[in-house]
Amino acid sequence: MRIVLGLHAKVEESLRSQGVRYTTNRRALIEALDNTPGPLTVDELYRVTEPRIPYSSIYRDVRVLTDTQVLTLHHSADRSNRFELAEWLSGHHHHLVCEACMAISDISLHPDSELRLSRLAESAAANTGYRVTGHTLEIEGLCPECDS
Amino acid sequence: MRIVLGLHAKVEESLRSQGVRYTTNRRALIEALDNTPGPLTVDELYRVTEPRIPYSSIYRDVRVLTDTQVLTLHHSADRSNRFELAEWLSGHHHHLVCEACMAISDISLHPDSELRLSRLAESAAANTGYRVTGHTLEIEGLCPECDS
DNA sequence: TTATAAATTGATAATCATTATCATATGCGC
DNA sequence: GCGCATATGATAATGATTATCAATTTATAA
Repeated sequence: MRIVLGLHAKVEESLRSQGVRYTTNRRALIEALDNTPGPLTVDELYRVTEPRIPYSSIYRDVRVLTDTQVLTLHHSADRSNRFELAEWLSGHHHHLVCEACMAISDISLHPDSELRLSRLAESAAANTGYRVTGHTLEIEGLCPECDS
Repeated sequence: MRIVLGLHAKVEESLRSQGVRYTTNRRALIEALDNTPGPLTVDELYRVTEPRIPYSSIYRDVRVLTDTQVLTLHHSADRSNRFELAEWLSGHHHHLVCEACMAISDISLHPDSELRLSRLAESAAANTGYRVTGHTLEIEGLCPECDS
């Protein structure tokens, strides 16, 4: 079971070192993202936090937390942006997306697979002049509920 | 060199079979997407087509072409949607994204790599209950111009 | 060849997601 | 305790997209 106190302490220290406060609202947003598998939209963050955080505060806070590299923006299949904990907090992972209900969940690869994926990405870009810094794999399919 | 007439003939037949016309505007949009490596936003489509196609027509046409599976919506790192030819027209491929200038280009893997990626995606999802239908790999890095 | 119906078009209004602004509140450091 | 910087919540503004509508175009049937 995740040591949640460790997570908040890490976030607070990171923010403090960048002159940014770890306020009550921000802590609640981090908590919500930690408690949910998969990235969340601003509207989902609004609906899962109690007491309610105003939209203007959520939009500003996710921007602040993204700029400070606590969160990562995940570009989603709909018009909304989605946010998730940065990988230094939640670990490297990929996404599993249901094509029917659009549910998104995190998925981690076995370390051997992850290594093979990294090498595959490097070799794929070898002739392009790009210096590879990372990769994102999105696996599409039908979740158990939609695969009837 | 791509036999472009073949492309338009394929698109026209596919649309006709779905009761949709292959109009001059739509042909121009397909042409623009075929001539550009990487997916395009509506604004980019507006700027590369001559004569100009009004925004309302572009928005409606990319919607029609996406619904008819001629185009695919690519969720992008900015707020704009991006569109590209569906894989049955342009082949299975992945994307290379520059983290500095946000340029996106198509990239194909060696068939061996593609097979290994498919198997990796299948095995990664093996314990999730998902029925895997596809995958998308996005490789991030710095393009030659930005990697100075 | 003509008429009709359906699809398409372009301009513009409306909507939605996000950002900007502003007055006020809060909290930290001295 | 004070001052200053940061944060806040409400609301206005912006940008991307969708909806609406009158007019046009095109395909089909007679």
